[in-house]
Amino acid sequence: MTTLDLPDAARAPATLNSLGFAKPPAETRVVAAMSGGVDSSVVAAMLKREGYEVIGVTLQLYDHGAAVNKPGACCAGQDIHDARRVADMLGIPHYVLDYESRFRDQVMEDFADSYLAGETPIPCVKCNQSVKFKDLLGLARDLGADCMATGHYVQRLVGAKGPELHRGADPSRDQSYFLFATTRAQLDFLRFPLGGLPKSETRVLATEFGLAVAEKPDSQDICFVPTGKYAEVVAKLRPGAIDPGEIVHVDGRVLGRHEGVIHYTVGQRRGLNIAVGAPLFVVRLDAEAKRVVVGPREALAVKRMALRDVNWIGEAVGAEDDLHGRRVLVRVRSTRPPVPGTLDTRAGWYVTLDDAEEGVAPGQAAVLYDADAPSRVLGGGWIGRTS
RNA sequence: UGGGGCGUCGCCAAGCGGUAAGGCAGCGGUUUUUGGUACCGCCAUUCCCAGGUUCGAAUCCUGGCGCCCCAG
Repeated sequence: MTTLDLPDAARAPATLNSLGFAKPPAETRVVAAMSGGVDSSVVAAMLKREGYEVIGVTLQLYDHGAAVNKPGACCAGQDIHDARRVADMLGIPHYVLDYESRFRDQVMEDFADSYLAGETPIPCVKCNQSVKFKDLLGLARDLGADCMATGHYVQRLVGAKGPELHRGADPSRDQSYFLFATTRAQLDFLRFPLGGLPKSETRVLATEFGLAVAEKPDSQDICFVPTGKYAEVVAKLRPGAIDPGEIVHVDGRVLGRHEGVIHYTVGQRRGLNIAVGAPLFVVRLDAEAKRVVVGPREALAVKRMALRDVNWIGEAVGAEDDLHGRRVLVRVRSTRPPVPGTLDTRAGWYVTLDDAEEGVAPGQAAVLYDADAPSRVLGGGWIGRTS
């Protein structure tokens, strides 16, 4: 095979480009998911600087008016303008897509139902899982892109058997917890240019690039809950569905009343309004009986949990049976270090932790990491019953 | 209305003549795209009321008021 008769520009380089394609950046089309924040703006700028054909896409996810005043949110109002400004400055095409109805159907509705069922949802994961990595990613393919890049702090490392999802290089910024539901097919197409950067680097880059958003605060809280009072959003989405009930101690005593199970989550301490000498925590929510069950801190210990809708992106296995007894590292919260545990897949998915964790709420995610390569995400599932 | 006990922050509670601990609750803040946790800060010029003793009282005295228990 020879390339001698081809013009230089069309010849594939001997090595892969930074996004893993065997062609020059100029011939690699990449869709940059731009939220309007610092991270994704830096991604777009980095890729542009490297010479890629970058197309910026920003999603309009929820009502403008309600969120314009909330600094640090993403994907509405001011943020869309910010994304546009960055794109204009970089000289890349930029599209704003109205995904409001999809976002409402696939993220907000689930959010409300989850709370009403006495669980504690993670809308960010649902959003990544549906709107961003299904809808937007599909659109990127339709645009003929070779890949889609986001500003997530996770690493996509190509191993002998294909791409693997790993934690962000800087543990204090790692966002792998929120991406456990990423499928192999999605991972194939995704790129995370910031995953290898240390915490402080992105803002330095943003300043170097002269991005207007360099000083913008990091996003936090749920993006579609502008006031920070998520219960108000649930009430708005499900009027009339919120019932008061009893607050009961694990020992059976009725200690008080509450204005709806949606106001609580397992592990919560504040807001109970009950003074017995020692602090009380929410141990369990019983939506059916409209009860909030509380108890001492010790009652929070959870060692075993059922997982549903498990996503497995570890090495291919013949059947779930092959994973039974597998030692893994488990993270039950984005801000906790993964802890050792064992999979039980004899009848459905379960994981048993070596040492109990506190505040493990149904509806949250248990993300699984490789015990032998702790940075690697093997997948995870939604937490069901715990004990 | 005979005897005994008690009345200190929303709840529990230290204090026993030297100028109001602490816990819980609450409020505010910090905290890596979720909830939560954790952490930090605030939270009785006043001790049921009124007099009195004392240099000085929540602490002693007197009188009220209010609870609780026993006896009726």
